[in-house]
Amino acid sequence: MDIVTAHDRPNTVAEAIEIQETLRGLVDRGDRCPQEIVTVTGLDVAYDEERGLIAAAAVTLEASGFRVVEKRTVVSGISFPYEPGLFAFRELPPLLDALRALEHTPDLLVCDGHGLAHPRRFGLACHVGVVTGLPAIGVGKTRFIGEHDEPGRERGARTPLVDDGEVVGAVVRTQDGVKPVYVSVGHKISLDNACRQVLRLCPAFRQPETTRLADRLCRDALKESL
DNA sequence: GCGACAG
DNA sequence: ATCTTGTCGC
Repeated sequence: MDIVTAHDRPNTVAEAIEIQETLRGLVDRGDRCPQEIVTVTGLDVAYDEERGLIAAAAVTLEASGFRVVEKRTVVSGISFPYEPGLFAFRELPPLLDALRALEHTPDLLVCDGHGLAHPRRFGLACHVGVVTGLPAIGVGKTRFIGEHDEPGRERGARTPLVDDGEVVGAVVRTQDGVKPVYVSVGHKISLDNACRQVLRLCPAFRQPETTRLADRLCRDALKESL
């Protein structure tokens, strides 16, 4: 797929924050998602701090049936240190390389990290969405910011994630009794629709099928690069 | 000043 | 993220 927008490569933390403050205004919180999502692409990365390598994976699935349509992985050098709130600058370069390698443009992107549920309302999912111009959802495994009540134990139960008086996401139980995931808007999709999509993508496990597949792929790519 | 802190 | 054994539960 084509990615027109160039991704900024900051050299300092201050520079990275400045970029986020600028790009945050480009996030589209409206529901621009196609009524019928046909394909969904999952994104994830794996690290090898020892060798300073990062592997990224982009895997596209049919929304109904979860059949794998396309998959790409890329291994490159780590270019930015881990900094809470700024890891989009670590993961975005390889993720975009993987996305660019895809032949077809998907209807939706699912990231393993937060979107608006971020200190400056511009987490990885927002960054990915803005740069690609595609609808994007952030699905985090742990809380980053915000407060929330515990959702009911049944699959589908959800409670709002609130930060500074603003609803920045939802805490969603994707399977009965499992630890909930943190869903937030990345770009061009409403929180409600994002939750619906995430639940649809979690037919049997806590995490979306897209994320599970991408996780395996980039992990394998890292091993095979030995 | 003291914790907390996505992956 | 990654390092890691056994172990509780279905």
